Amino acid sequence: MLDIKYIRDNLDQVEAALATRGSEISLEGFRELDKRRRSLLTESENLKALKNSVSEEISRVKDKSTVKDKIAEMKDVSVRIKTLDDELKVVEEEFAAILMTLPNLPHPTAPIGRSEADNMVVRKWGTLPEMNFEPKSHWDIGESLGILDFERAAKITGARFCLYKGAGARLERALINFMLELHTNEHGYVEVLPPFMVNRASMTGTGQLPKFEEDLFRLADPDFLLIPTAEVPVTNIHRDEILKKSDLPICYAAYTPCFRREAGSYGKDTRGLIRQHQFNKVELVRFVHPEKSQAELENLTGHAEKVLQLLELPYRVLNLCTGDIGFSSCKTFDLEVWLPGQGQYREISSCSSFADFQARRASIRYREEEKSKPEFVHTLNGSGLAVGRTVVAILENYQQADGSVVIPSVLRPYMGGLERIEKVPA
RNA sequence: GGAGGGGUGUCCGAGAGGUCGAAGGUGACAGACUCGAAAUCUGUUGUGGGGCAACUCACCCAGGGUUCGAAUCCCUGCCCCUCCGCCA
Repeated sequence: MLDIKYIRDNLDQVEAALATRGSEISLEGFRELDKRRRSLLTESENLKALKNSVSEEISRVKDKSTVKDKIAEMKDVSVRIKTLDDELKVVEEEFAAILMTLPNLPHPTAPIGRSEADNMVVRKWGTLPEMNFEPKSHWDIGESLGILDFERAAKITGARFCLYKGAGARLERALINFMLELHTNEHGYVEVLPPFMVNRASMTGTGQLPKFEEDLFRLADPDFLLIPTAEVPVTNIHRDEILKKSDLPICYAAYTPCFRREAGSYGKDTRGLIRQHQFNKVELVRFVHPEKSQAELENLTGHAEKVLQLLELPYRVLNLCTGDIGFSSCKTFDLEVWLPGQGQYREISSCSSFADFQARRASIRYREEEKSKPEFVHTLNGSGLAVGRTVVAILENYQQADGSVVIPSVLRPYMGGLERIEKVPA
């Protein structure tokens, strides 16, 4: 959520900044409702002040029969207040509806552009593997090794699910453990294991609601939603809290499965693990002092990169352009890993700074001084990494001519020393 | 799922239709005393909205209702605790 006062005072600049995201957003409705809201508020509050003072007078009188006319008058005032408040409620709901659907303002260092074609390559790491054979896709590798079974997953549930088996299941688990150990031991994160379903307030706090409900899986009875990313439960850990300045930065690493409807992506990445309704992810979340958020974004991105470096997977870092950054984000670095089977780089991590956008929605604050007014923290998060896509990258980059896949050396301790996945005779 | 008991300020805890934004204690901060500290004493100490300001409005889990007036009464929901059942 954006700062109401800031929008009010900088209407044109805000409109211009939002326009760089690609869709024209008029703030005329905002301006109108804001005016209306404030005038109703003043009117109602003046009547309330009157009611309060007269009611106090009444309370001091012993013989109520002498103030009959005042009581009657206040009864009338109460009715008028109620009418005004009802009207105000409608206006505020409309106002909030606008406010909650305005995306964050892009950071000045986010390149201006319309689509992913305008994203800026910041750096590249690693060398692309040289193969003297035609690299296979991970689904072919996984199926022929008997470690990924998409057909049976479709039987069990439906499209965009996968059944991992044997060394495949173990590889997934090894990666989760490896990533969590790295971030907790080397990068200073506290491990958390949050609920995988959340309420609407949490989804609203991080920005998934009200705008993106169609991307979420919803439970029928309690009105809970399956998390599309650990960002939601983990950022909401501190919703409606005032944090101690000395506790910042607060850093959490969380493994969770993620559930996404993938509405609107029909026909995209229909094969393989790239786009699934359920996938595992290790997520990094940081609550930081507002002045530090830019530097913290570099830190966070570095932590995600470290995973790829240790796995020796070649990747590049993109500074996403204004047209491509997410709704709540003001700046995002995407990590894209090289996939020989596809002959292209694909997103494996997205590291974002939200500035105070989520903190304002979720009311997450700190005090600069012991006695000073609470101020909003800045929140950041990034995948460290998407586990399923990491499996994809390992299968495709470490594939051998004979169809086997070598396990990256840092993972072997997590795989019981296994060095290579080979076909198990059926 | 059944039966009870609760949700008040940093925390504990009073309150029970009017003078309550809320007693008392505790914690924190400032000052006095002290060479310094402890103890003691004094003062300050919630959040959000509107207003240039004086000031004002709202908030005692949340949302409705009754009333001139509600933390206090009524309804609904959420959460916590105890017992029974069920269950990993």
